[in-house]
Amino acid sequence: MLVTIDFNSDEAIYVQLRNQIILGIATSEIREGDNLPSVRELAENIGINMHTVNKAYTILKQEGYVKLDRRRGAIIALDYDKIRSVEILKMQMRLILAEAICKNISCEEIHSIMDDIIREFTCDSR
Amino acid sequence: MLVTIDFNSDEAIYVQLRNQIILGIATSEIREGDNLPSVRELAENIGINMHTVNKAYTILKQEGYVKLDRRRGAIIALDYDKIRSVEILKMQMRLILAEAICKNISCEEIHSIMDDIIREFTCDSR
DNA sequence: TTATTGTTATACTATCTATATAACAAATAT
DNA sequence: ATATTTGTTATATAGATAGTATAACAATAA
Repeated sequence: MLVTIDFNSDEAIYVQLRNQIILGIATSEIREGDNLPSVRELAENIGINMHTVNKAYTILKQEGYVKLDRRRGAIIALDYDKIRSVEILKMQMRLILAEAICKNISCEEIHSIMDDIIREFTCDSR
Repeated sequence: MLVTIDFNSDEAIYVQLRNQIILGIATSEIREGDNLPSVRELAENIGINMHTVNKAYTILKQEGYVKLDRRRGAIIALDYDKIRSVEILKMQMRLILAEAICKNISCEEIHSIMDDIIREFTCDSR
């Protein structure tokens, strides 16, 4: 899985990392049981500090995307509190849909965009 | 329009303000042409610094939600670059749907959540 | 034993957040 | 005309966050 960091972005490096890994899981680029590169390896690879990678991994662990194992490193392991996850989705969705409505994007367009993305996630590379 | 700030949130105050104002526009609590409280008034009202409110207003202006007028203050004025707005929506949507899929939320649930929110935005208080 | 793993600790710099004053120019109300 | 209120700009300060740099520890696999 390829990770690219935009150093000019206003988004923190560890957040970019977190997001790309979650997108990697959703697109099945990486799957349950796969292991991520070690913090040192990935840091070296990208050209950033070990602790920045470690921060991303720790957050992914707290959020229930990976398990961290001594020696084996970070392993994709999905854990979810369904009720809580739905609550989070609702809040996130409310905000970006508010923005979309203000920007005059129609319901039909929103549905279409959403369907495209879900199709990408649920049908790809199986 | 009522604004509430969570001072224990990890989200910056000016971001919370920005988000609530956008939600206020989407729900028609505030409409095109309405004016927001002055930076000093709102700051006093909430109990925060003037510059924090000013930062939120400035961002809302840059993002095309308000126009800032000498003496009249901040006025809701929606301005949009449709193509750019759709691009932003796609990116935001991709991430939160990736999270949702990882959390085992089904397409049907996602659709249902989305429809509820859009209905809230497009039918309320007319 | 040796090397590699996540983990923890400390220290430093830079940037961001929020506050605190202060002042300016424009516009409105008196 | 005068006084007040508006966004705007500037400067300073304190605290938090981001990122880097070393270093060391305990567990685990080769």
